[in-house]
Amino acid sequence: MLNDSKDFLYPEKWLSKASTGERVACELRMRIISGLIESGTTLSENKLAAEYNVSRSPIREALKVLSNENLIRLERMGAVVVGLTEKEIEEIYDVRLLIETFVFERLVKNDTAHVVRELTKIFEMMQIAIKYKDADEFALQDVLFHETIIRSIDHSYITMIWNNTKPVMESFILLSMRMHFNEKYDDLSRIMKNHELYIDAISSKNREIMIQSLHQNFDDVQGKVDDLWMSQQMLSKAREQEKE
Amino acid sequence: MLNDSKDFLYPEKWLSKASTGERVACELRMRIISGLIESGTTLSENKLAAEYNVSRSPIREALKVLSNENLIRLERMGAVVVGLTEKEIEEIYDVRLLIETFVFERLVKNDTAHVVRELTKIFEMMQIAIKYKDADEFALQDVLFHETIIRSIDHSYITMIWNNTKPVMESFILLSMRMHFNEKYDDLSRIMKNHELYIDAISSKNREIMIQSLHQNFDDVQGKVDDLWMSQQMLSKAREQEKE
DNA sequence: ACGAGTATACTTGTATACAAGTATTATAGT
DNA sequence: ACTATAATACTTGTATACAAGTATACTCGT
Repeated sequence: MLNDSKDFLYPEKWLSKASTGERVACELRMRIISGLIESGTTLSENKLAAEYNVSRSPIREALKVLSNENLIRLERMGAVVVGLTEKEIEEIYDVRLLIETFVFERLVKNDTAHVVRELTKIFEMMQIAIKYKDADEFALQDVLFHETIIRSIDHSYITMIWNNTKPVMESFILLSMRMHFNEKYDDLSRIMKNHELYIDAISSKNREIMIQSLHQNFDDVQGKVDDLWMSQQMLSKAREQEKE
Repeated sequence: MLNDSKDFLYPEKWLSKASTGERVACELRMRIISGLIESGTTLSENKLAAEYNVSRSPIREALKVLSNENLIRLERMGAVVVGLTEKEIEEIYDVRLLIETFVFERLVKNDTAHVVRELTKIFEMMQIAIKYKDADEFALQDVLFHETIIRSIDHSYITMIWNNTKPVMESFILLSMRMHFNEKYDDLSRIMKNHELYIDAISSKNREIMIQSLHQNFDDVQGKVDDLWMSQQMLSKAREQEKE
């Protein structure tokens, strides 16, 4: 069983009806992005299967998924971990900027009332998540917020891009939220302000505001990148000390 | 063996070192895009495995791939074929427009001499392909042309998007080239002119020309869409008559 | 001591087996 | 004739088995 080991990074309640393969993918993704599995490591299907007490079938499935997300590179012998460097995180946000800009241009051609209503709901959920200091829930709603915007235009290939970037983004946001959800309140309020701005832009169909919010979101990320970077550094130092 | 049946749509020489799963994916993709497998059809792993004389493992792999490409929808029971409607083809070109615009902005910040050289080589290959009326080779080089542009900026997530859209685009171009490679010479010369324009834009770093070439490329596609559409209609009519 | 070649222990890709669940069909009862 | 229920045939997800190929390590010869 996959649940033998206790310390999983990915919230189990989000995996209610996920297959073993998806579970493994989610967990491995978190371990790679958090730096718990270092870049350059070679993963073997057999070893992973033994580690997670499952057969190779779901492991293979998971590795295919992670390879699609650019987190590992499937080679002739073994899957080598690529991981997320600062560059890659910037790049994934490039993509989000790109598609959200595109989506906005589509969105303003139609009635946005329905989307705005949905986004407002999610916004309020995020407020509750802050109130109860639930970092995971906050991250989930944050991602859902952007997903809602993107899916609203019903564009199959934009959706495809989102589907491929979402898991990495989700894990990344999840980790950085957990890291300092309780400390940096000013960060959170900035994020909330920014989401308000998104809603404003879509509701008023104001291109200027949209650009502003997209840009600010990017700045927010910069901070998160630094945090993750630091945490990875800390982890690897801790490992080194362990070895001594 | 996969090669028992003789009439494959996908060029076998492009599959030299592909696994069985990839082969099946390529073939199924062609059959779906060409309309040979109609939208709405439900595919079963067992039936496909029997049809292609392989086990379920590579079939599963292929279905996962096609599902990532939005060509099928994996449901609880069976994989239902989504196929390519006119809308989807437009959407995939939306994405190409989006990422090629992005790539161009990155590209002009650096030295483009190397890319231009590569593109020119491919351009000449395309000319040879026309000379010898090799539609498949032409399609291959056409796709490679755009791939070369996109990969030149070394952006992992833009590359990821390309990797996910490429197969569908390749199949689509392949089919439309085969359809009227020998008839519509004016079409081909227009395509070649357009590719020249691409090279000009990148070499001169001229945004105006780039926009022009991207736009024209889009117009070219419009024709192809109509052709594919007609061919699918013809196919389905032929099938109906067969039934009578 | 060192290099060539072989044996071994790994790797992936594919095939098969099994289990749990779902749709369909047939049958029995009214 | 029609409905409800049960049997059956088919579905996927996971586990296991096997084959072909590759890297490592070891042994043997010089």
